[in-house]
Amino acid sequence: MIINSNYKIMTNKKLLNSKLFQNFADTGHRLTAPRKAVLNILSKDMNHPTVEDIYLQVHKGYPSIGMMTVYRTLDLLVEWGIVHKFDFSEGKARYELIDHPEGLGHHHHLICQKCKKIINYTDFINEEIKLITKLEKRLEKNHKFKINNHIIEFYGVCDDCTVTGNNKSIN
Amino acid sequence: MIINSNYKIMTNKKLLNSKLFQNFADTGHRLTAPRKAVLNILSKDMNHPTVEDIYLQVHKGYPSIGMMTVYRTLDLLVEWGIVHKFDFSEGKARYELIDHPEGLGHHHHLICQKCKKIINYTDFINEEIKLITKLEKRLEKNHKFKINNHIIEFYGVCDDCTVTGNNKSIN
DNA sequence: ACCTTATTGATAATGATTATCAATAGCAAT
DNA sequence: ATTGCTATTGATAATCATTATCAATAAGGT
Repeated sequence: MIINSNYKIMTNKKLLNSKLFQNFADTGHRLTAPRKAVLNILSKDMNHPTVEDIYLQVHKGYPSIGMMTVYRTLDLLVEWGIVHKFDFSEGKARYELIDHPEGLGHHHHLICQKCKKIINYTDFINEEIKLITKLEKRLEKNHKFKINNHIIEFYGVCDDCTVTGNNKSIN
Repeated sequence: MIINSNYKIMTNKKLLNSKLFQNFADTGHRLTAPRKAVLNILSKDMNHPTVEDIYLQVHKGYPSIGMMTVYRTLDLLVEWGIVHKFDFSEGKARYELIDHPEGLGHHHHLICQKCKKIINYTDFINEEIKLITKLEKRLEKNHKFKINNHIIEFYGVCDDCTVTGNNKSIN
């Protein structure tokens, strides 16, 4: 077992000091190096990384980390409502910080059914938020359901696939 | 190999005669018994069945069907835009007719993050459709993206899990 | 009834995720 | 700082949904 003594977490101050992250410690959970490292990567990679993507990036600075720890850390972050787990029918999950401290902000996705490309969009986001907020209140009341998060996704065919007549998954 | 000679598809006329289904034959594809059977089950089961759910139901009337055929048929139906493939992070996919001929009609989902229960809702659907239609037009233009379908999902905690303080997946 | 070729289904292979369990390391108390 | 308790980690094996393969079968036009 090799521990890289040069290992240094490039802390993202904003994130690590955030209210959300501070709640980490409050419930008997421990602020371990692997957890900081995973959260740190998530705060930088807005490309809906998979578990493997995250593992590989964390591994650069922290070679002893195991895949299992990444899985478990992500599960925790999802459970705590810090991270959303997406499933775009690729056979593996993707992850994204819900309230990104300095990134895209609130956004949704267009998903190409042919090449599986995922396009972030923020068009029209204000009108949308107005409606969704109203809808959330109503749903919470009608269904006695505490809403934490929502997603809106449009499925279709992107320009590339229309132009090239792409008929297969680009993978 | 046993063929049940009493096998009889309980055809859902409305569905099998629908425009969508008629397009089946137009592209060189064949209208086989397994395909009719799968579509027939989908037209009855609005409970977001998994591949196994569908397989088991089809199997009752058509014992020689293989799981593979169900997978392949569903892929086709998804490709043709008749069926939507959902992934609620359970490790397996769920399927649903997009334009149900006699059922719920257009609806969306509340997903309990604790017990994984899926609640269909139609509240507020008119206001929603108005916004979504406007949004779709704009997105199609801005991103040169042909939209076929959309989903809106709210994640949170259902009443049962709030009341009982359920802390585990009910499974 | 025949022929062409799409479709089927049994089986094996893949690959993401989960289970297991001894070793390790936070962190609270001393 | 050191100790002790226990949450966490990570190597390995196990699980399970989905995909690949390929010979056998059947749809639909002729």
